[in-house]
Amino acid sequence: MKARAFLKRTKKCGELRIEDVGNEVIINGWVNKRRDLGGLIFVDLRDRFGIVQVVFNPTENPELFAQAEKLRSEYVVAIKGVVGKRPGDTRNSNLGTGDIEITAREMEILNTSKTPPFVIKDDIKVDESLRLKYRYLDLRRPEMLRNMYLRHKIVKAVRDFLDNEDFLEIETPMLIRATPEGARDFLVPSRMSAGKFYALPQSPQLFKQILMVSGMEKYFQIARCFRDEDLRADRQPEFTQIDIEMSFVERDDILGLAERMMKFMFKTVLGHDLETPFPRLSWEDAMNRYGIDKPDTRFGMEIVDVTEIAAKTDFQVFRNVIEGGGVIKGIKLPSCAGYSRKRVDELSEFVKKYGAHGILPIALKEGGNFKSPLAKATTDEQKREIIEAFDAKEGDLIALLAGKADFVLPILGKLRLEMGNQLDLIDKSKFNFLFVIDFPMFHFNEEENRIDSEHHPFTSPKTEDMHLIDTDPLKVKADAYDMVLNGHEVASGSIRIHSKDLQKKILEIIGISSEEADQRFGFLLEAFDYGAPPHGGIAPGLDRIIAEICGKNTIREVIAFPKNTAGDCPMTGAPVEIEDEQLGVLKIKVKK
RNA sequence: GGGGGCGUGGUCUAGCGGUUUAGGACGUCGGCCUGUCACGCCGAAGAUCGCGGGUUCAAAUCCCGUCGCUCCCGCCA
Repeated sequence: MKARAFLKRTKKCGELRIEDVGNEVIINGWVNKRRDLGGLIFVDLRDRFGIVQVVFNPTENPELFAQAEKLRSEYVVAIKGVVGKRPGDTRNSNLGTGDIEITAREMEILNTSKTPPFVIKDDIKVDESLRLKYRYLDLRRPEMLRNMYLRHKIVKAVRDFLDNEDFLEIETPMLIRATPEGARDFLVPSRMSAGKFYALPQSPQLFKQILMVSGMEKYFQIARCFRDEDLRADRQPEFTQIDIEMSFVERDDILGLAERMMKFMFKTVLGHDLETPFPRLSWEDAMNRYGIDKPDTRFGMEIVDVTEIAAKTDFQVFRNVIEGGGVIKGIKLPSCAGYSRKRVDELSEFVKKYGAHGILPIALKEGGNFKSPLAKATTDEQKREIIEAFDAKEGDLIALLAGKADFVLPILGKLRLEMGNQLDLIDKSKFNFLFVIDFPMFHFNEEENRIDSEHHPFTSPKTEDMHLIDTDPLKVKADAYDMVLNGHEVASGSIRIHSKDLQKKILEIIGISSEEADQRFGFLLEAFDYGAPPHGGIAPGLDRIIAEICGKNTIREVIAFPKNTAGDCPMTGAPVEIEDEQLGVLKIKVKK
């Protein structure tokens, strides 16, 4: 019997410093790199806390040296040795432990390793699917360790902050009732009630509202949410929300809380001071200025309306559009007047993807030359007015689009983002937060020919718009808001309805009859009968915020085991087909 | 549901009708090397060019299909 299982570490690799010189230590870790000089072997040993250099010298211990020759990358070893100051000028300033090294006295190989399919280090160029298949190796990379570390710190900051603000963390069920509206549900068959299904929550929305009726007053949850929709770089079938709900509050109470939370998070995790309050922008202004409800304000290039000027010109296309109730709007592309015909055509191709006919370019050439298909149809005065409207100067290119405002604006918004990226106008070091407020309550669903909720059916209309609900519902603004960071929607919330009558009326407007409402949301409506307090909440998307803090383009980089864009897990192979026997218990038959 | 891009040793890639016995870098293996840390030097192994079909005297290269990955549109109350 060995006296001990293995040489257990007394120190972590990354924490050793010059102060430890002279001490005998035991370290455990993975072989990051072996450098065999023939008569001397260096091994970089890596654990979660960093890397330290170990030296094997044959004159001191030939047997141990022979053992070190067998080491390979990713072997797991325990090394006992003496910490020493590195000799002469062999200090390595790239390493936190670069002042010292460990002279090995004893070694135990705890496990061997196959050669990994990719090198365990930062800045590797490897196909992502391979990284996901071998995620356990990928996570060993310092960069991924750091992402997981920051994720932990962020979640801890959230818990500390909300605890300090008197919030209660409460878990809500994962197996819940399916809701046909909104995103598609992931379904879970019930064995005990064969033929019936649970759904996984798209969000804990109704439960957190019920918790307000329950008198919890301040609730939060680090909540996993599930949506069975097609994926994107920043969309996973399961993701995490910081789900928050409060009673006896108005919109600004919640925005203020969200602001303080982000400020605390950025300060504790990054040491970064966020400027508060975050700018508030109405949905209407956001659309008019940026063509999108989640503007990236790290660069300008705002949308300019020249409808009035265009109406005065002899340009027939413009006049027709304006007479038909349309608008002429555009953006200024700084220093792009030199674009070739081909480059300008590419801009048109870009907007054609979204259904526009193409852009109308105005290039401001040297000497005040107004180069555009518009030139002949406009007076010098009109040209001057257009240039003034865009605050343009020689060398700029203006891209105009004509059509209905709600058609033109989103396309210009996309063009703005595309060109902001192409022209490298975005300062990547910035964290630009803002709130978009006063969203429309409803929008008209052309396909289904009915009115839909813009946010969700439990959102309260703004009090000043209550009177429009019966007469002109599409004009009603909701007490809903989004928090936007660098052009990403990172939180969404609203003040909720807490009156049964109003709730039923809103459901009716979106086509859910009183009977249907009772059947599907009866528990909520009934709860409203028992003293529901005014309440509201917000749900920041944890993954996106972390990705932004870590400077990553995809949330996959900050999730330990993400799915690929097909919704598969490359490591485990999920989802898989299920044996008939297992399906039989559930009384389920799969159609072939 | 639709569109774009990519698929070449373990990894990243070059080649894009014949000069290819498919080139390079990293990694791997072996040899030499006592101060390396992107160690160095010498040598070696390692690829049905995703898969199937077609065009052609000739296909990694062109065409069609298919699979995989990825990005976008729709979708995501």
